[in-house]
Amino acid sequence: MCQEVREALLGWYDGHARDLPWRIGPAARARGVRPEPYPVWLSEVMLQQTTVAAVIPYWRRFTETWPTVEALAAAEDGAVMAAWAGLGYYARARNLLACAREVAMRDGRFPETEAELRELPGIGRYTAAAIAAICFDEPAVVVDGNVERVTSRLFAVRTPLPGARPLLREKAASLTTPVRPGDWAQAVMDLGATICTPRSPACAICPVMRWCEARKAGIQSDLPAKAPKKARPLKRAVFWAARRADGAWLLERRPPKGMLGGTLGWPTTNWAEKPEGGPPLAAEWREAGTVDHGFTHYLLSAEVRAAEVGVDAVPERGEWHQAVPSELPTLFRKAMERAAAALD
DNA sequence: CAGGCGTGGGA
DNA sequence: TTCCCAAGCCT
Repeated sequence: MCQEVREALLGWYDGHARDLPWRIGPAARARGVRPEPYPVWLSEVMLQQTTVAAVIPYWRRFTETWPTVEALAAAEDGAVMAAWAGLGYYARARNLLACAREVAMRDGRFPETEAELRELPGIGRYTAAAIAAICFDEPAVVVDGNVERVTSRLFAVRTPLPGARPLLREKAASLTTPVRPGDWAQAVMDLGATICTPRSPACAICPVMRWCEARKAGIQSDLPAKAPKKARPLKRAVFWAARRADGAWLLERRPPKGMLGGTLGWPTTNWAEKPEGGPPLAAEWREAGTVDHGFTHYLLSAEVRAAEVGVDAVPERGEWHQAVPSELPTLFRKAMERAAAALD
């Protein structure tokens, strides 16, 4: 059965592969051409927990601004954080830069094996396997959320995630061979993204429907089963948005680790049930409304206070920026809109 | 190793 | 509205 599934899915991929900017065309692939690791690595890191539609404009901007890994390695931290702003999971941006700098020290050459790729910052089990398979034809076992969903259905694995992970990895390994490993990995992911979707999968047009155990049992929409999730607590904060008479805003670089680490944001209290902390400078603070924002593990309700201050104002913390909203994470960008509205 | 870590879009 | 989710990694 595995052999038939492989042939059916690779055949489907030959005619239905998504045309993504970091991919090379089928004709070049057939001639043995493989994509460069830099654009593939960049796309894989951006795609971690992030949709293709959200990634594409960022990927284009990054590759235009920094066409090579060595160009990226030479970039200023702040420029990379600004370019990443809005994409989320900012530790990825910090690791991206750290990884680029390690690769630059190897003359800009990425390692060519899964095991060596795995050593680089921000490259975990999935990403190492994906790059090794796509760029270097290594028959690595590539397991991401798509693969878990497809294999749980194909083999009707009813055990809930995350407990089912080891078994699903075994199933995925049983399907992996040295035949076109990069195409295979991308074929399964394309199937998961376009047909074998989380809700209401399009089984009628699925190239491997006849081998799908979940479909036979009529339980495809219930798989993969997942352990129940916990409720998200509510935290509060106060943001201080000070605008100087020359138009500069008082912003603060956040600590490198933790929530929104390394990004530019407003001076803020701590984020807690009962926040504590004072403003970064004495001013006539005005209420500018609240911003509610949902994070993965909690909800934040931030009270925005805005003030207009003179050009000689000296803050206790933060720095004045002629900031553009695009340099801010979404949460802070929303707060900036509130503050600007309150001051105008 | 369970939990921390963003965001925007769809049902 | 609310919930769930989308090519995970790190500690």
